[in-house]
Amino acid sequence: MKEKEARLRAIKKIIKTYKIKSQRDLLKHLRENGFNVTQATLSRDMRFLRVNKISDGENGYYYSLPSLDMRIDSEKSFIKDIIRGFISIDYSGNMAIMHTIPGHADSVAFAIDNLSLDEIIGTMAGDDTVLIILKENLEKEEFKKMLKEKIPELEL
Amino acid sequence: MKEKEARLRAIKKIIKTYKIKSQRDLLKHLRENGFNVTQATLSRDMRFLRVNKISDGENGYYYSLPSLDMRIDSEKSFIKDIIRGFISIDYSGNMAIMHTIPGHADSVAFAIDNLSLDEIIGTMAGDDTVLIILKENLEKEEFKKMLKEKIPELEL
DNA sequence: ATATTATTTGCATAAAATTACATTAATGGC
DNA sequence: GCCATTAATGTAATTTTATGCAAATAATAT
Repeated sequence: MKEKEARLRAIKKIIKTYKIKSQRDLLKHLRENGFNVTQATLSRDMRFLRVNKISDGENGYYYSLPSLDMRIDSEKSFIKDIIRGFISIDYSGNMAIMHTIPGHADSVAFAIDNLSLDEIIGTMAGDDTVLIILKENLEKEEFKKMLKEKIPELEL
Repeated sequence: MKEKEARLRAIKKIIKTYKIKSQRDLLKHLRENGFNVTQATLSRDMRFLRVNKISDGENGYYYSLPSLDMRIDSEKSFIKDIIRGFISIDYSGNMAIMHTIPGHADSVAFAIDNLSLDEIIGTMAGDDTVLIILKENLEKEEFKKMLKEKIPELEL
């Protein structure tokens, strides 16, 4: 069924276009576009899309799609740690070996752990090297792609 | 009344520290810290602080204070400039005297100008002091309130 | 001080959002 | 096709959040 898919696309567009402040609001817009669902479904859609509710800077709130530069704070700081320490990365089998500036392996490994990427099973840190164990059967290209999306600042 | 102020400070701290996912949650933390209010008050506090409700990237949501990077870009960078230079502020008549770290008065004054706050008529910068001329009849408390809302990071 | 005005809060309730449960639609074997 | 399994949705109940209004409290003026 592609009804849901179409609806999600419509929702994203509506949210980007208007300042939607309640699901009831959104419902109205959807109806105008020919989508007929209940508010309960919207609640589920919103969660599915990870839509945020953010202050308009005055007295109201509106829905907003998560964007890359709005990454949640904790994640942002982990990413910063990684960028700070990162030098290079190499691969062997289902492992990635990340080279860091001396003494940074630990903070980098900690940060990687805390990103809770499910492509990664675990990490081990030396002084300037972090060993990253990848999920079995994960293509290294796939991993690189994910990493690049997550931290585009890295020179992979 | 400083009860509210203290509570708001506590709320900010709690929200920064834990992943609070409902006002009931927050209420519990507040009680533990000796604040006794009702959920209705929290609802108002949240709005006052412009707290956002953000997806945790999985299936949940939690509260998050508006951060610098969620402000519109130009304003963001001006605000950063102010925060970078700011030391303290004092008042005399319809003037505010902002003390900055040496050499920063200029960039701070420039930033203040560019925020186009209509509470401010004009600024003058020395080396480590910015003179801010306030709109006539503007209460200093009102000004502080505005400033605090605009740049909560400042210790006014 | 006392009066006046504005702010803050609780209570009760309304509005908004989520969820348990049941039902229906889609999907993948066979 | 038919059956089994999973996903999607509606309905109704529940939970969470917001708000109108009155009482309490603080701030300001006289």
